[in-house]
Amino acid sequence: MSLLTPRADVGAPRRRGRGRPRSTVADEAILDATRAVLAEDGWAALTVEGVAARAGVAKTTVYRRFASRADLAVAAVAQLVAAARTAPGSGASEDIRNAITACADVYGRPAARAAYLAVVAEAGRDPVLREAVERQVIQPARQIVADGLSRAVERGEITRELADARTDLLYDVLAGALIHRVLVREAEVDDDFIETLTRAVLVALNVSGPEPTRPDAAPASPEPPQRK
Amino acid sequence: MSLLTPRADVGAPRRRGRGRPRSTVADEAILDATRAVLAEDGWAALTVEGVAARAGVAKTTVYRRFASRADLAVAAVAQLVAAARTAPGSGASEDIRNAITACADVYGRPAARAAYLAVVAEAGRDPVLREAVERQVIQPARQIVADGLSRAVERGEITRELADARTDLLYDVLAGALIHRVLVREAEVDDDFIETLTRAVLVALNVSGPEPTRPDAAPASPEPPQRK
DNA sequence: AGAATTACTCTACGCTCCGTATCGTATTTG
DNA sequence: CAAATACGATACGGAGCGTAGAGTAATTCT
Repeated sequence: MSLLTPRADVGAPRRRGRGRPRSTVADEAILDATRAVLAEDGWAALTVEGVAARAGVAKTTVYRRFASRADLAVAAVAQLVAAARTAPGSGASEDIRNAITACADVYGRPAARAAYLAVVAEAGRDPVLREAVERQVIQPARQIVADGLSRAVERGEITRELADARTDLLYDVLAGALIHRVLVREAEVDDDFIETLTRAVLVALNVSGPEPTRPDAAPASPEPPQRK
Repeated sequence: MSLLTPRADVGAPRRRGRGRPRSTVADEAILDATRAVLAEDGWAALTVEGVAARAGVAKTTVYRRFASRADLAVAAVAQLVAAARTAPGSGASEDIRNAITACADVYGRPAARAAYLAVVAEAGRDPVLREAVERQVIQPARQIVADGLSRAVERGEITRELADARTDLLYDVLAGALIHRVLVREAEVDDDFIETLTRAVLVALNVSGPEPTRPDAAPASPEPPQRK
């Protein structure tokens, strides 16, 4: 529905045209209001009218930017995801720990908690929304994993080949486990969880090589690099 | 919302009272219609009125059974989950593979695809719905993992202690990875994914014991049981 | 400076669906 | 047969959707 309405991404560089420019104040107010509503009353309470009222903005102003409340939520969540950058650690172990805590932090925020799953679910049927989620939420998160693996390659901890072959799986496991724990089961992300998951991932990365032909062809690292 | 309306679970044994009993035909028709709508048009199109019309039933008849469309979807999905039983395999490796394919099959069904995430998201704010999801969807799935680990204990592949300590984590990793791949990323569950995830889990289970004190205290299985 | 262009607020509209209530009818138990 | 309960049908007020129109404000091109 509403496929042909020409909305622009808020974050994207806006073409400087002729007439009155979009109000960046309204941009901020709308997304802030969206996050506030999501955090306070959840996804079910997120309405365009409510957001507009809370942002002190006309309903049409919201519709000029976002095609639906799902679109609205994507943008609000995407800002959170974009803000979640992880500092490179001293090794794969630390990198993974950092990535886990960073993601847990993002998913744990009230606005993200209320919106993430609902938005992803909504994207299942709307190709336009799907594309937005893919580009603004999924890809940035995947990139965090890919960057971590690249650093591991540079340190000689794993081969480039293995890193490329395992990026998607590692992303599924890390993000999936976190989402499942935080958003689906609503359980706590404690130190034990982080530590055990980190070690499991490290072990799996080193041992389960892509080819079962050669049983123990450790590619570049002749000894396990971690042992705190 | 609607906390005090006395609805019964459809699957639950219904108290045989005085008056006219609930029509089991209507029960089936409603859930079938729910799945059909979800599969064809997705979560956004799921309305109580639509389901009632499709099931050939009055709207009040639906509301007598379910408090909301989310409730409706939970019941529809719960039937799918309940139907997903895995046959015990010959070893941990096969058990894990079976569990993965079984879960992937459930999540991959159109009705579940459209409903699972949305329902879980909706449950985040509604305690009643949350309880239903916990009992009818989350716990049954966790039980599959727990059963698999119990069989591994009986076979002497791992210790009971380790199995208990790792049930939740394993559940988060397996279910999370699958949900993330199938529902969030909408990627394919191919043989490579299943095989690599299976091997990674096996390796992690055997090696990353709870205590890093003794580097190689393989509990009961002196050699890796898998090698296809 | 003036014209053109675009965004803003405000109001209003038809629409769909929600969740409840009411009414008369059907089915089962005591 | 009487009580109790479920059923189908219909109607209702309310909320929110998504669009449209009219008037005002801001910015750029000529």
